[in-house]
Amino acid sequence: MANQPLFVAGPNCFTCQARERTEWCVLQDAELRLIEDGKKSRRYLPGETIFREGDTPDGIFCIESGMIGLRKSDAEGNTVLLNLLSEGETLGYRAFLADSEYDASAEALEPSTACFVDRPTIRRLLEHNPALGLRFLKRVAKDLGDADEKILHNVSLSVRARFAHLLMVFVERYGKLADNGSSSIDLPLSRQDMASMIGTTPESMSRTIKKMETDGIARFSGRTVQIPSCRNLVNEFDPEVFV
Amino acid sequence: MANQPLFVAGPNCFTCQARERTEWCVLQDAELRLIEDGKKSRRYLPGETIFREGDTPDGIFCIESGMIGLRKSDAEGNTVLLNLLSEGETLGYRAFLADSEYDASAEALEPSTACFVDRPTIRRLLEHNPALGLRFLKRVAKDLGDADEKILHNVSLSVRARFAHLLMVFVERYGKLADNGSSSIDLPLSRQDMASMIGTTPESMSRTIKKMETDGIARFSGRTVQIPSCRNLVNEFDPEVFV
DNA sequence: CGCCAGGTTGATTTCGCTCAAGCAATGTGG
DNA sequence: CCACATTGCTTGAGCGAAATCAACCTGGCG
Repeated sequence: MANQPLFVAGPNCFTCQARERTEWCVLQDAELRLIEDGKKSRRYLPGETIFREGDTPDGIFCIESGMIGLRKSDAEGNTVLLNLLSEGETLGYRAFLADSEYDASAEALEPSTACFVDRPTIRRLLEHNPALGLRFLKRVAKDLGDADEKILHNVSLSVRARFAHLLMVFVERYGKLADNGSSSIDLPLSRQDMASMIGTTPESMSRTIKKMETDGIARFSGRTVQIPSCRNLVNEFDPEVFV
Repeated sequence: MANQPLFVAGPNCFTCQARERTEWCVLQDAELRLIEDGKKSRRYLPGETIFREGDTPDGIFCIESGMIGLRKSDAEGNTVLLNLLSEGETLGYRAFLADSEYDASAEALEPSTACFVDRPTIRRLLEHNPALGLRFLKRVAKDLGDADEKILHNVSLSVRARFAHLLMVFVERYGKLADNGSSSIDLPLSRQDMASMIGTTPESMSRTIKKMETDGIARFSGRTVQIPSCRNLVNEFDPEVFV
């Protein structure tokens, strides 16, 4: 404790590996310096909220580490987890750029660190480098595509199929391929949160998991999942595959 | 037939009333001229498709008249109507701007006319007038917000509540307020298509309509609907209202 | 006239929600 | 160290909203 440095040489914009895969990859060194100088970094504990539905944004957030969930809820207390964001990803840009209020809340799902970049800085960056705006445009467009797909899935697929699809997304994002061709994942979410991502209840989630185990689609143990055959998994929601 | 002029003095970009309410309102006369000269106008019959899911966009469309529906479908033939677009609105910008394929099909729901503006023209406009890009950004952001709301609604509201919400949207968009405080609408869609907008079957749609009639929420006759009390209608999906 | 698409209605089934209880792991205060 | 609350997960029983299946009606249109 005593010999720990005051400031860890933690992620900064210049060394950030994830930056290459995000909107910020178009920035020049001088522009990065602008962010680096202006940003305010903060730690969040699991469950803590970064911003709340209805708030007015006055900047955007960039995740240094951890994982943030975007959650939307209605008057009755029903909630959906709309999106997961991790290291390097930008948070809260939608409402900020649209000049509107947040229409979802952001909450830390793990211990996380996020930087806040204020309005003037963003504005200057956007003016200075139009490519950045275009990047954001692409990002929102992609998110919109994902949302549309989710709408279709919710009305046309069963809970089980939707969960299979979610698992497949996790495999692609966090999965490790084993030597024997099977995949394994460390789930980034609790069962409750997974339930809330596919729009169902914890109870149904639990039953679905059990049934998929007995069917040999996946083996669950805590947050670790073994997928013997991705092909079978895909088949659960995309049965057009034959052979 | 014989004495019909070859070209009707139909809507053009300069006289278009709807333009003021769309992305294009930021354009100068010189820029409008660019579109006006480059656009290709075409008529579509009901049911005709403007573009199909999976196609690669090479421009965007602007609706002169009529109504276009954005429809997404999966392998099994399940479909959802995601969005309705009418006069002055832009179509196909999402995939175009994201530089990806269309992920939904567009089809005429009424006899419609739409202009096609090709990639080079759009590109020139975006470069010339950065405000246009920002407008599109706002538009996509709004659409994304709507999509997120729809996701929440689909999981937390009943078919009846979702339909009530859809009706309310129609009231705001196409409704006429009568002298006695009641509203009336001419539905822009068939029952099937309304069912497909709220993610249900025609059968359930039919039953829901019937039940709402007997409950005095609305009176249906063909495509005309009378809403005695919007308050009651809103109450169907947003029960937080008391008094 | 017969056909057909769009719509309604009825009977039946099913999926997933609700309610309720139990269980394991973790934490807390005495 | 134990009694206990708490939290996340699982399991069971029952119910209900909505899908499915199947007729049937209606109005337009060739």
